[in-house]
Amino acid sequence: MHYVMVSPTEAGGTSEFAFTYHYHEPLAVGQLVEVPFGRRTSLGVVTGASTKPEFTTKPISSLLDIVLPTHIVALGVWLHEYYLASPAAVWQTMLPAGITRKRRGAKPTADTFAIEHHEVTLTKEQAAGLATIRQNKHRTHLLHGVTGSGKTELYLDLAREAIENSQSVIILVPEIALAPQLEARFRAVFGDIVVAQHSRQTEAQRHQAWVKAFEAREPRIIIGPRSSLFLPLAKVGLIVVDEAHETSYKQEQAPRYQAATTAGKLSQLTEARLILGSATPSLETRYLATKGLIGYVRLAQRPDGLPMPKARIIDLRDKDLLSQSRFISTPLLDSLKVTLAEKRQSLLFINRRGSASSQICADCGTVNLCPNCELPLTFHADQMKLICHYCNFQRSPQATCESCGSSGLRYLGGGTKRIESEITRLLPQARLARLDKDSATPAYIQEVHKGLQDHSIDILIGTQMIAKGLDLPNLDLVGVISADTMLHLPDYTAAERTFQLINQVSGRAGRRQRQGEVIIQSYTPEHPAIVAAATHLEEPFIATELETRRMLGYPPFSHLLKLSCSMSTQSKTHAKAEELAETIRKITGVTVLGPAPSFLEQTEKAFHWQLIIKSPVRARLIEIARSAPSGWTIDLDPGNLL
DNA sequence: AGCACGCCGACT
DNA sequence: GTCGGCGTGCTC
Repeated sequence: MHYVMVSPTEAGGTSEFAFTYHYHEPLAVGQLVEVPFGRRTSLGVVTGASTKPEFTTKPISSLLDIVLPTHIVALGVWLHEYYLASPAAVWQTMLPAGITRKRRGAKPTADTFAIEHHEVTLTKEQAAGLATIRQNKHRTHLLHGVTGSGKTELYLDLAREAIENSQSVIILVPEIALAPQLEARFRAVFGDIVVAQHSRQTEAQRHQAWVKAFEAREPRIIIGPRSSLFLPLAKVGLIVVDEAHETSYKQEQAPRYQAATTAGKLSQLTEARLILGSATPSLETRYLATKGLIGYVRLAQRPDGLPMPKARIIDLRDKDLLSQSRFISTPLLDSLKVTLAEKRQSLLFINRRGSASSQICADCGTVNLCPNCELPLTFHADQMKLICHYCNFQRSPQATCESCGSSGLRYLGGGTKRIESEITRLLPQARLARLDKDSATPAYIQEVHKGLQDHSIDILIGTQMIAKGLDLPNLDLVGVISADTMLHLPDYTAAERTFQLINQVSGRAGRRQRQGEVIIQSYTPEHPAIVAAATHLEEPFIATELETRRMLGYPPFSHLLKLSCSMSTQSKTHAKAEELAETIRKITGVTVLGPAPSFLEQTEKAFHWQLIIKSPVRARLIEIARSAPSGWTIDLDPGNLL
């Protein structure tokens, strides 16, 4: 009799990943099987051989016609150990739903691939970067390239090399918006071996893509979201994580994995080269490069020889500059006028939804809060309503302050809608478009893109979603309405994110023929994050930011664990959190922050509390997470502390 | 994830 | 006395 470890795909516990079963013949790692589990049967993955245990084992019921690549099995085991995810969470993410269903007619397609060697001349800098990567001193490289520096050229070259070695390529992209452009570039060179994935695919499409990857006899180039890492490709030669600093690479549901980190593990398992591409790498990644743990390639110039856009910071505390509008300073307005007169395009970036932020009392400073979430309500002028962006509570704005009775209520800050009406008033001849979460349907995004391309739009007003990926030849001017909004979030990454965001949105200005102009409005114009983004002198900011992290014991100098729980009443939740915090505080070598109500303390019928645990030793955090009572949500390397 | 086990409140 | 609430813990 042969004993094997099998990980049941329906096992929900985090303590055991695989259980011992027996079978009449030896089984390969990755073999899919059916096993009895509890009082039902479950699909299972053979993770390794075992010996006869103390307890009596159950037999494997049957074998399926699928053997997963061993690196996929190893990656599953790793996800369980590194993020403390249950087998159910791991396999639901790694395997397509309905894998047991009969596979219909997905014959191995004989994709012919004739790689077209149409010569792309690389710049000196690009060629040098490529040479560094090809020296293979490191398996992983940080490709630190300013927006428009041509990181894609390097991806294409490295992909060609992998394909010629019959190895597949995985390219991760953070958002659907970026994928089509990249896909087009790759398809032009590699044709049908390029496979695009996206998170909006149906179960059936995902299943089909999975089967295609499994049965592919030729190497593929996969362009897709973080889950593309788990496609069962036979050989992987190159993994690219584009815009590797993007926060969307962290999955918010179990398994709560970070895609760049997971890509690192996959590259180790497959010996694939890993490229982390970014214009604004995270401090963690920069730190690894500085320490020489990963390679570093810098692309500081744009291939077209264009200088970086010229940036100006406008001090909003100077009231003279706000004489024509409360939100648009005179210098910004002047630049908008010039750009418009030259028949060029502008982009106005607002880091907020709605028409205004909070309704604030000018006399006592009281802000209107949501009665459920205790977070500021956002004013929507078109509906004349105050809306909570977290629980969707709505009510009409009041005439007098609830706290002091004053009638001096004001709206603070301007959202996209407010800015839109300001611009309409100030520049009535300009053709406007507004793009934010409230207005963005795929069809509308398409329409706006078209309008920008054929220049039927002069000024685009938008939130985060316009900060990335837009490549517009006629865009000269970028205005950041308020650079501070993100700076005051209660999170240790606030400054870094502000820097990244301003950098990214600035990068939209002046591609192709002209040098762009960026105008950054701020109430704290001397803040290092804002100065660094404006001057392109990032080293001093990075250095001081790293020093702060070192002193406060935040990543990259420690690891973080976020434990959260939700219960029906405020007091119950608080008590439970306090009890666990007390227990953990007794453990040496770790720091406990909190417990505190979550940023979104109450949603629907539950109260959320959380505690943050810091430790330089990640294994210590795993121990703590393992010993947490049931009911607690475990998030290792949380993307934020909100 | 399901699904049992087990220990307290509302009922016959 | 019993029925059932869901908090807790196990599944080889």
